[in-house]
Amino acid sequence: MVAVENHLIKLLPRKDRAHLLARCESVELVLSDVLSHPGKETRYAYFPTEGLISLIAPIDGHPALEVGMVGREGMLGAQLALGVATQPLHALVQGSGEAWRISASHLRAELASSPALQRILNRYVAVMMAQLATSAACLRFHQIGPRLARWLLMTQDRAHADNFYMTHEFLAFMLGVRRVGITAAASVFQRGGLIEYHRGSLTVLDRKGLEAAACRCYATDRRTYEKPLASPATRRAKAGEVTVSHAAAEA
Amino acid sequence: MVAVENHLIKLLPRKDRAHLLARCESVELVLSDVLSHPGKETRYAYFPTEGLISLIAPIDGHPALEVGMVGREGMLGAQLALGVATQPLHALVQGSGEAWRISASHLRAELASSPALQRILNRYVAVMMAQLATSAACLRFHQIGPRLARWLLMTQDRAHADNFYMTHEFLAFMLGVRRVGITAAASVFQRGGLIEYHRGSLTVLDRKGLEAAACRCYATDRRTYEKPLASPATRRAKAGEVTVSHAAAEA
DNA sequence: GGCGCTATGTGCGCTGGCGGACAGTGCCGC
DNA sequence: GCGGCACTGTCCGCCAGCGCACATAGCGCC
Repeated sequence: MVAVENHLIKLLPRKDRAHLLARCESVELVLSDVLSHPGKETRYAYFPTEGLISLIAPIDGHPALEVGMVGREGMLGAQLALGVATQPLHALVQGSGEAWRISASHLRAELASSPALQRILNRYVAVMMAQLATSAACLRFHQIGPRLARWLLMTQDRAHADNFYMTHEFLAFMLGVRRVGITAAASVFQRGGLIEYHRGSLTVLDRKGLEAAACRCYATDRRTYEKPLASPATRRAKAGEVTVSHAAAEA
Repeated sequence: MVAVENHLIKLLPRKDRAHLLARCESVELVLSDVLSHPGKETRYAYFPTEGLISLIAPIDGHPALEVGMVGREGMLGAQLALGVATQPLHALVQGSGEAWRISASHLRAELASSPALQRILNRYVAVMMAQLATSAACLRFHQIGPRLARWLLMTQDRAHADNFYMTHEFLAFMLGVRRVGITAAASVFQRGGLIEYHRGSLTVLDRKGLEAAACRCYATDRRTYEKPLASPATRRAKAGEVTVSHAAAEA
């Protein structure tokens, strides 16, 4: 299944890419596997090609809270590019699928020999930071409905499917709210024909509608990803609109 | 005032440090100056030796929200080490003082010639990420009182003074709550003898008491900073307790 | 084909924080 | 020494989300 690719790897020059992939092994991300624990050493980095990984912050006195997502547009273990071996967060497989896995030591070797890889992963780290900052503010201020819509859209983007398995209980855990809060928000969306769900199976029916219901953080996130991680060709094409995110930030 | 140093710079080997400082100029951080805007190009990096800078996330529909702090233990503009020139956040001077300033191009040159600098700034970026994740969860779950206590402690750590200028209005802005919320929480602390304030002048009287009142995020943050940014000597001394943060994260 | 588990829906009282408004008070400038 | 402004304190109604508890309904398994 070479057609299904990881976006970071795709950005690499052909030679570096081949070299990196030769050190990777293909693994299956199994739903609800935990790939890292905060404080533990990072043994592998993962480049999902299909799966979906949630980054979850530990917090005392509460179950937990999702602060980031990793799909085929990113990777798990980017701190290795910073020379840091300790993982700060839980990484939970939330959508099953294939991923490229590489050991920390191999990745370090690749980084040393490929400036392009170094540059791309560094950029990705910067994107993650921007994302975390956005999430922090979103978590603080936005209500359950808009946050749920945003979350569904982000998941759909990464899962590349309209349908996924996920209970209200799980969604509540991810968003840091009560299950009942999700039930309420989700049933509004269902009544409005935006989504449809039934015993753990959730289908997005009206993406546009969801986008309208989501907080702007969704659009902000998209922009954050698109700019610095666009392929060189795409970047050139978009040279005219580099100030977009700035203009939005003024608001 | 060479005695007052920036911790990141202090970690550099003597030679690299001299080289870097030769490219820096000493500037005064002026209260309520804005050193960066989201989306704008980063022209300078700052290494505070005394001042205090707040990192503020823009968010639609709300004034803003502080998601990080930079004092002498860190720097503003660390994304330059990632090869990213765009600043994602507002940087607001919140405590006046001296800082070393270096232009983006000079910093890039230094990074290219000093692996030690590269390594230290990379570590710092990783610390900031952990910090952002902690903040996100803290913002979501913790109440005003504990968050205020944490904030005061963090400020005191960075300002290296027991007394600072700051109104309830400003605190409310930083914590993303109403002024009245701050007034309520602060007056509890004042009645308890933890702090004392009067028309913008705030004094910490009982650090231990504040630490007890703060959420654990404060302790978590301290640990996050101490480990990867300790000097080599300190790191060796603490080799026995490398799993501390992990144990705490299990809770 | 009935039992039990899991997923979803609903009701209730509570509370932390919100929005807005206003009162007291010290400090500074004229 | 008086007026105005900035900082702090207090009050009120309101609401989103919380914690808890219970009702209903598929689905799978024996």
